[in-house]
Amino acid sequence: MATELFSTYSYLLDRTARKVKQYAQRRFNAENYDITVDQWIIIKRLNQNNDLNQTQLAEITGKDTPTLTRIIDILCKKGLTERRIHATDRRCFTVHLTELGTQTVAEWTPKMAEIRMKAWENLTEEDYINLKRILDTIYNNLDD
Amino acid sequence: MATELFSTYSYLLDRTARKVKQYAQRRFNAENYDITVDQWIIIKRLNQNNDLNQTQLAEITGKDTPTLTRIIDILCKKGLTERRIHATDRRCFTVHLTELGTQTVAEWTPKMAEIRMKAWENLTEEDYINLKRILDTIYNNLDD
DNA sequence: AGATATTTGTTGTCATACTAACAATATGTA
DNA sequence: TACATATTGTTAGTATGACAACAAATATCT
Repeated sequence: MATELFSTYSYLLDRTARKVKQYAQRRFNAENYDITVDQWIIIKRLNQNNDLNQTQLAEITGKDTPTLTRIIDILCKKGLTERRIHATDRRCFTVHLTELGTQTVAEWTPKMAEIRMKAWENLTEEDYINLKRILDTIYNNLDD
Repeated sequence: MATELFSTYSYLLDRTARKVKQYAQRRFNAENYDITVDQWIIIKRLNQNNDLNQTQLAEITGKDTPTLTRIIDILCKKGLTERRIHATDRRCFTVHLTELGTQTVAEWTPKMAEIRMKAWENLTEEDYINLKRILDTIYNNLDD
């Protein structure tokens, strides 16, 4: 396969990932909702798994632990999450949604689903399956 | 199409884009080559179009202008590029590779091609065509 | 039990993404 | 010509990503 034919995939990946994030961010901003997309990803995940420590939460959301520490700091300041001391391991915190955090996830989940649907216009389920397969393959090719 | 089926594409996009960048960065680091992937993108493009102003260069590489200003600042400090005053428009600079910049692009172009090939293992030309179509569709769906 | 290694979370540093605001310059128009 | 508007590049502020180094706590191993 010719090198130049696919020499641009990394550019396409990068700009598309940024566009998706940017679009969702603008929806948040448009409703004066003071949260970032990456913060959203965390609270959305906490709504499903409300008893993870920071390392687990970082792993499952694809963040590294310093990044997660800072996002959790911000979310706690905003009153959306809280750190709780782990029962048996004093190194850990488990992270939990507050009442406000739970409300926020409930309010924004349908809006985010709508945003995702918009991105997917003119594409099929087969496209999704192919996209997932291709991206997973690239990821695994480069994984240590 | 079920919402939950493709609710993860933005996560896949994001983590794959980061993995690709990270992999290339580690190759640079492993050879003690003091440059970032984003800086590479700029000098690679300058090697093809050596007479663009910053706005054009930002557009063509998918950067915004503040980001480009800083990357060019760094590249100039490293002696890889230089700003030249525009002949007729005193607001502009045109950006040019130095001799060192040209050498660097020549040296690293085959290595970067090899890195890209590695990412593409187990994938076909048809996969590339589909990936490009899907990513372009998403991009356009969300474009202003 | 005690030395050593690992895990967990934090902090610091640099680079990039995005937004807003700004100065200098160019352009369009009355 | 004079004024309003647009363009170009820069600076500042905030958030995130990647990496390195660190302290505290825990696990492992002899």
